Amino acid sequence: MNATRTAPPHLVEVRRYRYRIEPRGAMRVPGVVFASRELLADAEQSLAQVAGVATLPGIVTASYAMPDIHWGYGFPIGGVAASDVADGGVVSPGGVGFDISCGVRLLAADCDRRTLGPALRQVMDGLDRAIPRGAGPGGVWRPSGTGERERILRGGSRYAVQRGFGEERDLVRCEDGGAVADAEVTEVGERARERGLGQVGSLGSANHFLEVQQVDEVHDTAAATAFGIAPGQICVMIHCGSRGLGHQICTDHVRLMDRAMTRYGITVPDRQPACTPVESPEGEAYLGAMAAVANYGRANRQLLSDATRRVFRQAAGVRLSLVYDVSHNLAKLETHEVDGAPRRLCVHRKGAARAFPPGHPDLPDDLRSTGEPVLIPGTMGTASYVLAGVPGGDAFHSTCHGAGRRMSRHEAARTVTGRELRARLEQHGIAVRPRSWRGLSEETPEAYKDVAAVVAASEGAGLCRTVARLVPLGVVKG
DNA sequence: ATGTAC
Repeated sequence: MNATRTAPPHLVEVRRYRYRIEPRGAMRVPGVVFASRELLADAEQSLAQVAGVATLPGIVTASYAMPDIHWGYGFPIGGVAASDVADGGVVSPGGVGFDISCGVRLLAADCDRRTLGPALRQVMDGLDRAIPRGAGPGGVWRPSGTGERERILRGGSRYAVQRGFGEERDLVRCEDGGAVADAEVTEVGERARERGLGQVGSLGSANHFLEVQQVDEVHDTAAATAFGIAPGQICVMIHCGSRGLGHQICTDHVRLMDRAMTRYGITVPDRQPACTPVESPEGEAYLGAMAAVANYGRANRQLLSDATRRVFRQAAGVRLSLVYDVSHNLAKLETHEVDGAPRRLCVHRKGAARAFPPGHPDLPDDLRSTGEPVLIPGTMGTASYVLAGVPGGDAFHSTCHGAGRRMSRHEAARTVTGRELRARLEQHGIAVRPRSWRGLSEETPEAYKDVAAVVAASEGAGLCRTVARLVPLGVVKG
C-alpha cells in the first residue's frame, strides 16, 4: 500500500547537471541527482524514492540518481546506492529490480551499410524467424536436464561458449569474463528454475529488443577503434534480461526479506524496499541467487548472439564480433574509497551501468587504457550510444542506462497504433519485425525521454564520455 | 520487467 503522497523533496542545484537533496528525517545520507532541469520535469515523483533509499542501513556517501531516473519498485530506475558491508550494510532486491541482470550486448559486423546492401532484408527476415520473443516460454536452446541447467547458472556465457554457442574471445569482452563466481544454485527455487528452463535464448517483451544498427557518428576515434567500431559499420544491439527466472527470484526473495526485516530492526518507508544485512542468511541467499540469475542473463544474450551470427552468416556472409556485454540491473560487492579509506561495499545499480575508469584492474587488457564500454539502448527510431568510463567517475563508477520512460504503457498505446508506428518507422528506412502490435505501440519513441539529452547530461555530470552514436536499420521486438 | 493477479 502506498503512503499519502507528500511534496517531492527539495532539490538544490550544486552545479550544472548535479542536484542535491539535503538529508532530512530518517535519511542517513544526501540524495544526489544527475540531470538537467528539462529531464527533472519528468522525474518529480521518483525523487521521493531517491530520499527513501537514503534511509537504508549502512548506506554510504549518497543515494544517487542518473539522468534517466523514473519510478520503480522501491528504488527508482536509474538509482545507484552502496552500503558498507562491515557496518551492517544491507542488500535489497528492490535495488536490483525484477529483471535481474538485464543488460545490453553489442556485436560489430565485418561490413558497413553499403557492403551489406539489399541483404539487410534477408537478414531481417532471418532474424524474424530465428529470434524467440514475446511473453511466455520459448528459447533457441533447451538445456537437457538438471546438470546442464545448473551449469548455466554457474557458468553463464562461459558455459554457453564451452557448449559451442560462441567463441573464446567473446568471454574477454563480457563483464566479469562472462560469469560471476559466487552463484549459489541451491538458492534458486524450483519454480524459478522451471520458468527459466524453457526461455534460454529469448528476448522477452516490453523495452527489450534486437536491433541491426549502423554507426552514425564517432566522437572518440581512439576508444571506438579499441572497442572495434568505425563510422558506417553495421552493428547488432541486443537488450534483454533474465526473463521469468529473474522475476521469480526477485519475488521469492522480497517475500523472504519482508518477513525477516523486523528481526533485524529495519524499518523502511511504505514497507519497501525490503532489505536485510548483506551479512545475514537472507542477504547471502539473495546475493547467491542473484549471481546465478546474472549468469543466466549472460547465457541468454550469448545464445541470442549465436542465433544472430548464424542468420548474418547465412543471409549475408557477414561475421560478427563482440564489442561488449554489460548489465544495468545488478548488485555487486566492490571495493571503493569512502571518506579516504577503501571499504567493501554492496553497490546496487538499478537501471544504471557500471563505467570503470581507464586503468581499472578489472577491465580486459585491450580496453584498460580506454575505460569500460557502456552500451545505451535508445528508443525505436532514434539512436543508441556507446559510452566509456572516465577517470574520477562518480556514483561508484556508474552512469545512465537508457532513455528512461516518460509515459505509462497505456498512455503510449493511446498515442499511436502499432501499425501506424511501423509505417512511420519504415518511412524512415527502419525495418520492423514486431511480435505484437500492442507491444510495439507501447514502445513508441514519444513514451521515452530524449536519449541524446540523457547521454549529454551523463557526460556533462562527469560520469562518462561519448564514444559513438548508432542509428537503427532494423528492429526485432517482442 | 513478468505464464502482465494469489
